[in-house]
Amino acid sequence: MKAVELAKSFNHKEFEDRIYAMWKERGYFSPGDPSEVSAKGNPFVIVIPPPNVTGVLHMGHGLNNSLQDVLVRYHRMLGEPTLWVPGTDHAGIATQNVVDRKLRERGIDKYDLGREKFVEETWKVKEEHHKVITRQLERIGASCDWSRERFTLDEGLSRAVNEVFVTLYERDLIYRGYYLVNWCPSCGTALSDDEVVHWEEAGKLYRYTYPLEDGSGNIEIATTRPESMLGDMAVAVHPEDGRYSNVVGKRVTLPLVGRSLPVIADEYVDMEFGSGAVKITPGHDQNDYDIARRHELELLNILNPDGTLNENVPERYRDLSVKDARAKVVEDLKEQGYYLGDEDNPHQIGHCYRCNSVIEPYLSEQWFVRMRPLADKALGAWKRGEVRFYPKRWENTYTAWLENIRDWCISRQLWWGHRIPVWYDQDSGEMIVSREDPTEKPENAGRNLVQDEDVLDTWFSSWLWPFSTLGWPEQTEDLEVFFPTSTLVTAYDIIFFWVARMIMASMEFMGQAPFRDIYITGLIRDKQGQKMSKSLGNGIDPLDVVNEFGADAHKFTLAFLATSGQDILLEKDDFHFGSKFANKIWNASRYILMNLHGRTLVPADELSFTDVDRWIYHRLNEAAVEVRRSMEAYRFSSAAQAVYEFFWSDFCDWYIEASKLSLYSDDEAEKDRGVSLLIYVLEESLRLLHPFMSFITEEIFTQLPDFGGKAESAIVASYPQPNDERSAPEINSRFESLQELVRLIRTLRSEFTIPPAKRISFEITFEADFGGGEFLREHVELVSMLTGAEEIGFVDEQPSREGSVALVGVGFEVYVYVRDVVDVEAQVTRLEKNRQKAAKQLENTRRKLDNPGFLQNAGEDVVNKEREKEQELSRQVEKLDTYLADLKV
RNA sequence: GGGCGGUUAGCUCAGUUGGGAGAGCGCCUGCCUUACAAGCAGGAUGUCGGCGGUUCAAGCCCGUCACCGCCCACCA
Repeated sequence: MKAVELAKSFNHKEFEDRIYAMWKERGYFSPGDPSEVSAKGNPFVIVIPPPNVTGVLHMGHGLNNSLQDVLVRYHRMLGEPTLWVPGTDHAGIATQNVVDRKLRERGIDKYDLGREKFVEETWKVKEEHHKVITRQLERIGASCDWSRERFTLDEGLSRAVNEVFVTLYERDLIYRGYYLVNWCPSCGTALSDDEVVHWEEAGKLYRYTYPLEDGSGNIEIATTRPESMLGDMAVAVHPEDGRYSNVVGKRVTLPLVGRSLPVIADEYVDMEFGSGAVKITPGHDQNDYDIARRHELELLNILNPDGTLNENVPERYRDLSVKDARAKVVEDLKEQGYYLGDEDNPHQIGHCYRCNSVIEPYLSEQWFVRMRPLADKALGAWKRGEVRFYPKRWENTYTAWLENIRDWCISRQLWWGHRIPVWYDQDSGEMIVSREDPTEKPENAGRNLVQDEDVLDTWFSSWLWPFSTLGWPEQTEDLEVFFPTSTLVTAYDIIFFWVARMIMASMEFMGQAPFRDIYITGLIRDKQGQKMSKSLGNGIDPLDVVNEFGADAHKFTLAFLATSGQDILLEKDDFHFGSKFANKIWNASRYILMNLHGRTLVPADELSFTDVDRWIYHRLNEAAVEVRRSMEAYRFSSAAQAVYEFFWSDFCDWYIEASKLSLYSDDEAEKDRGVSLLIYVLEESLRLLHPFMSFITEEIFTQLPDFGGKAESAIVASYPQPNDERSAPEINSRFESLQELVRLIRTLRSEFTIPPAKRISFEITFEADFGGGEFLREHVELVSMLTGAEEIGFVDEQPSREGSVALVGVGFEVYVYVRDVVDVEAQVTRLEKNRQKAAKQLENTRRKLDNPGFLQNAGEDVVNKEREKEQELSRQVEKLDTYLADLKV
């Protein structure tokens, strides 16, 4: 056979792009014709968590998509029709802010530009970022079906959004109203409760007084936001608070404004806090708003959309920012004698999750989704076991949120997004909620219809993603075949935003959960545990990693580190780990292919197997079992560990080394046999590794000889499956004895600094009950090669020559002749150390066996194991004592 | 205020039915052994956060405390 030579030095750049293009071109990423899919078995489907077109991918995406790729490739190789739907999210506020900023850098104000032009600009930015994101996904090797790629703002998905909006409206699950919402003055839009992030900031608690109108005194109030007094509509006290029983029903004069406010009683008020009296600002505080509704107070909005104070406050405060107004109000209160004092009072303040501005409660006309009925369905899906979280603990997060759900404000005062499908007749005031544009209908000709200016929350399109991407609301073949999807892979920070909402939408519109399994990843952080972010500059670009270490190193390292949904503390150099593994795979393969030169491949069914061959197949089988078990439980790290250990420790360190006995022999047939087995085991190992190390395994797989039945490509080859016929625990345990023997001698060589080139001789004796003796005798040549021995003897009892060092293994002893290099002192030290260790273990074992409770309660197998251990250890200690005594004489 | 996670080798972390403490990196020693120095062979290093309990047996189960972190929550 002619040798295929792999390059001497491994360079991922030489094949990654070529391989990806090949996969793509051959259509391997596609599940095939949907009409034929069901015949091939249960499909495995993942929809990508769509990255925002705000920017480019970061390491969180790197992790997320690497794990999805591992899953998808694994299932594809299992023979399941596999589909991974890619796509991106328009990310309303975030993208609009990016474009806004870019325009401002060019000195352009978006209001001068106008809505239409602005949206055009945004599409351009979207295209740019989309191109980069796509390229990134390709570079990391994501095997997604690009022919099915979607964008949350594309035509089909917009149709889905309209359909859902109108249907929910028809079902009375969407309503419009004038309510207090979270307002970001900087983004100029309403936000949902989930888009407000709270953190503690320094602040003060200010105390001042409101005079009673009848002159009978003052009421002391306390607030963290004195400027909000300009919108006060009442003062409230607790109905049972004796201190105020005589003032309830009276009125106070609002300082600085002069408005007359009622003093009301409401149970919301905490008598213990402050003075027990609360100023009520219905327009800018949720609790106050609730109280105002109970007492039919008027609502007063004192803010402009940009966060400055509006015409509803006295002129001297108008157009001031909240911060400036606060200072001025405090100053004026002091001046006019109302001020009592202040104290430090750090407290939680809501901020915009996109721009970090302080959120203002703000009265405005908005659209809302009635969430309770939807949430109940989503809870039901979970209770019936239709969705499962991995790790399970995230179920708490999911259920807690659903149980305490509040209505969802879905309208946004932005330009970039799905326009709300509602039109208003400017003449009659009629509101038209419609799937199609009513202005295009002939019967509406001549009517002055204007569409709602607002757009929908981004998540209002994302929550449809698992079915909208498959064509819904059309009853497409894709939808029929690939829905529901199998698994969702995402990080825990969007369980509310996205995961829970997708389940809600799917239960409502599809009547079933959108996926069965939800694998929640941890977040990627830097080595200090900080979240990676642009502003901190501590991010790692997946592309840099791919360039420097390769896509396989990127994926394998992340999969290896992805343990049980914990956050991952990462730095770029960590990817050395994966690239070293790639290098190992390359060199092992190169060596095997090198040895194929001039040889004849023995057909698999004509091969004879040695014990060592049976051992490696046993180990290969164990690895397949472990990968399967791990993958079924989404334990990516265990799966990666299993393939890593198999390949490096078993295959490279032992099997390839052992195979040199065959390859270096004079027997041509044995050489053929040896190299054939190496090829077969390598071929299967590459398949085992493929989901984790995709490019390199494909590159090598392609270059393996076709021995008949080899798949055309690793990506579509069959995944190694557990096979009981390969299980050989007895041979495995015999081989372990051989390994122990080899290691004992290697350790001795190392401890006595015996040069590798120095041939040594040793004799072995077996304990009477040792079952592995024959195995060692049969494989004495292998032992000899692995230990660098020129002579190995098997003796009954004592070493037959003077000047030997004893090594005690489980069931056997070895006497190594080291006369030339022996250092008695060092030997004594070593043996004493061994004796100490063995004696300590023996003591522990005996303590157990002397314990009646142990004998009585422990399982039979456990007790027997302990007895065997006791025998073995006492024998070891005895032997060591003898040797030590001899040496010391 | 409620909930969750973490505390194991110098660093980052595994440890899934309780039964002889592991990996990678780093460190030390010896090797350019005809696949690989991104390698090979060997080595050192742990009161498994503290205390108490259950058990014949606890890194693992229970209780409690401490520290770190995250999420949720309207106390002005």
